[in-house]
Amino acid sequence: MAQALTPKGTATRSRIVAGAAAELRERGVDEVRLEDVMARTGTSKGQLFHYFPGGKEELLLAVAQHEADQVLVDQQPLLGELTSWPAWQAWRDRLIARYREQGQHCPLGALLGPTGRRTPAARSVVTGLLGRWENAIADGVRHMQSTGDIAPEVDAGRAAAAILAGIQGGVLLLLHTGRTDHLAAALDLALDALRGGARP
Amino acid sequence: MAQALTPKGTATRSRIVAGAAAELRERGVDEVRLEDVMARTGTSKGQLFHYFPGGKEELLLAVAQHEADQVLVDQQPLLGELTSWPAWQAWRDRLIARYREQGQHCPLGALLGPTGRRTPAARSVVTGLLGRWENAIADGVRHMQSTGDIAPEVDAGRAAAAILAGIQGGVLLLLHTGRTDHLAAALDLALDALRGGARP
DNA sequence: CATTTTCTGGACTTGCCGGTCCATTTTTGG
DNA sequence: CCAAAAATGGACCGGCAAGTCCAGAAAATG
Repeated sequence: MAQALTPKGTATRSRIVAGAAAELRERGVDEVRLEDVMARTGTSKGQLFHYFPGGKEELLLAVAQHEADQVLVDQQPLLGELTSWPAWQAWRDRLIARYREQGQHCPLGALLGPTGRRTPAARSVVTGLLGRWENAIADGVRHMQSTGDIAPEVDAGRAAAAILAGIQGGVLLLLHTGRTDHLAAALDLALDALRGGARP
Repeated sequence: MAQALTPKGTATRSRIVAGAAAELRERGVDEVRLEDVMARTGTSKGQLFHYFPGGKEELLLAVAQHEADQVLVDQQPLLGELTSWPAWQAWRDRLIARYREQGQHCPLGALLGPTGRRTPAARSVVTGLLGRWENAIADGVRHMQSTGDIAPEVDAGRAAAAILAGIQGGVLLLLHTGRTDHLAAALDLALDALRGGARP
């Protein structure tokens, strides 16, 4: 896996990943040909298969891994500091802005959607991302409970699960309608519910 | 579009659609070859292109249309009678059961996911389904407002949008994790929020 | 500076699968 | 019962894109 890689080599490799990611974001998974990646990154087939012996599958997986990390990075540091209602609000706004900016194609489409590769590796990338995401939200809920802003009888895990579902569905609908209405409504409803639950 | 179709013809045509739908549910969009459909339905290429001159695209669209209708039919009559809290609960249970039963592949994957055909026809199938779905939920909310079970200041449209997002996200997560936790949590959170809002 | 490894380019192969074509059989309708 | 239309079967074609191969350039190594 970690072959001897000269600086030039690593540069090319990451150029390929970045280019493939961009291509993927613009055109969607099944519209992207290896040839497109080559054209955009100025590389040859030899190079592609040199750095990704597993071919398209391996390249797609590398891109997905890269983009999955990015999803959470884009939410930081807000996602890690859900310690007050304004902080939650700021995170909410950031999420919506982030997905509005992102085009019509989910870069994780390669894995997330029905088309998603069902290989164990692909699954673990997705479940890993979702798990970390959900945990971060649950941590935020628990912190709010520790400060008394959210009622202690709330199940943090379930709340996080519900919020994550709302986000995923909101993004899915955004991808289809081009509007952020659903994402916003889902987040607002969830946050209102948590807020309201604080005062019995 | 509506060619002369003998009884035998219509039978074959619908056999093809049904078979393709089943194949799609079991194996997912990009794993299904025309050949698979032929094998399952006992038909030949000639027949496929006889009934679907537009080829795979047209067949997929027909299947999607068929399945989209089914999504709402499966929720009836419950979805049309959201007139009391027990009715909402029954609908919630039905939804979860329905999606638990359905395998790992969304029959609408052909359209819903990132892989989704971006043709106008495909978009209209999806947006049509989502729109009708959202409207039905909103109607339910409004009815509950008319009986005083939900506070009048609730925006029925936004509530419906949030609920639909939760459902979609829940199903997406179900497809990935095999668990209905997220779907259940999202629905429960939303319904609790609506219930709670009734008593200021 | 020699030689060994890595990197690069691109021509070529391969297999798959959607789509075409037409000959044959079955059904329709007068 | 006989045209005409519809339905069926399956051989064949063609293109596309993934993947292979190898020869040559550029770096590392000592």
